[in-house]
Parts: sequence; C-alpha cells; structure tokens
Amino acid sequence: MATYELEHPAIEDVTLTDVLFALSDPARLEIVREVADGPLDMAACGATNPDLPKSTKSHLMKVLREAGIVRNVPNGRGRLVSLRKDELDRRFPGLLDSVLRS
Amino acid sequence: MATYELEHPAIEDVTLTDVLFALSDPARLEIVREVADGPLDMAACGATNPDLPKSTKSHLMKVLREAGIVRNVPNGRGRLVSLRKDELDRRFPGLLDSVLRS
DNA sequence: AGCTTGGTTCGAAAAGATTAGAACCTTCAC
DNA sequence: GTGAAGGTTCTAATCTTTTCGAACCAAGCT
Repeated sequence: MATYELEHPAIEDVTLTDVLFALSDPARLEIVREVADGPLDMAACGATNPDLPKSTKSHLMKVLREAGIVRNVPNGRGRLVSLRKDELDRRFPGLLDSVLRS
Repeated sequence: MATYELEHPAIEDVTLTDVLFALSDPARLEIVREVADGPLDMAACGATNPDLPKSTKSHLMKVLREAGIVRNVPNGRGRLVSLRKDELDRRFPGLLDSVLRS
C-alpha cells in the first residue's frame, strides 16, 4: 500500500495551532528534526525508537502530514518523507527555525 | 483565594514541547496574544469569551502558567497575568515572536 | 508464483485533556 | 459585619489522543 498518494493540506489551509500541536509531542518533534536535514525514507525515520510498532509510527506521520509539516510521497516499496520547509517558512516566518534551534 | 502565590516553573525547567502544547489551543493562544501587549488583570483576559465559566478560565491559565509561558501574581482582590517574554526569549530565541507574528 | 519488506487502515482499550458545576476562600465596598 | 467580585480546587462527565494488534496491500526479489 505504498503506491497511492496520501492527502496533504494546501499550505494556506494549515493552521498555526495544528502545527504547534503536532510539534508538541517529543516523538513527532524528533522525527521533524531528523527530516530537517533532508528527505528520509520513512523506514529510516525514528531510528531512535527501533522498537516502535509500525502502526504507531504510521500514526505519528499522519499527524505531522495532516498538520502540513511533512510531505510523504510513494517511493518504490516505501515512502519518502520530507519537511515542507519553504512553504512553512512563508506561512509562519521564523517558526520552524526557532523550534529546530531550541 | 487570590492572596497566595502560585507555583511557577524555573525557566530552565521549561520544556519546548510543553510550551508548544500550551500554545496549540486557540483559547490559550488568544490569552497569550492579549497579554503580549502588557500585563492584564485576569478578569480582563479572554474578553472575547465573556461567557466562559470561571473554573474553565482558571484551568486555561494554569496550563499556561505551568508551561512557563505566563506569570500570575496576586493583585488586590484578583490576579495580574503577564507574559514571561524576556525569559522565554532567552530560553527559546525567536519562538514567541514568530508565534505571535503568525 | 511465492515470500519478504514497508506501510496503511480499522478497531478497541487505555490514557490524557477539556469543560463545567459546586464549594470555598479573600479582598474590597458599603 | 454583610455582601458581592474574583479565583482556586475538587470532582465527574465527556471528548480527544495515543497505542498497538490484526488484517491487508503493493513492490521487489528469487
């Protein structure tokens, strides 16, 4: 089931409170930090939690994706996860940088 | 019971995720915006929600206070609420400004 | 074809957050 | 004093999130 596109919100529909909420969980924030350096195979994300069940990880990603923070596209057998950095920087200037710097 | 001091976390104990969580609720974010222009009587906060029960408002404040975002000191019959801006700016540079600007 | 890998979805249980009423405490005004 | 205004705490109900197993699917390999 890594073949079809998942839904991503348009950047203008992304709300500040949803973004803040998605970033307010340590596990999700960790994923965002990992992806900040460049796109990552989903399998490579959350390397710090190797024992995390797949359904749990999938759900964490879903929250990040639906909040508009992350893009998640099919990539062969798996998926590629990337930060929607440019879009977020335009919508909420300085926010992502200050969070990632903290 | 507006006479005694409430507990406030030391700024170095304040966590990023707690701050983000506290800001991720629209009602709480609204209070933060109101207080950003200067200290406010608690009674004056949440003027946009005049029908809000007092216990609910008290709880919203508690979350903001325990997250380290707001200071809440006795002031006569009521309480005075202020943003811990300088402290937060030192701990999480740029964060508050980018949130308030958004 | 068949197996393995990577990932989604559904469902249910457990944990946590929110909302609000009730009881209570202080301070101020009269 | 008495009363009203401003807030906290407790408790209970409700709602939302989180967590994870189970079932399933698609792609790639042999």
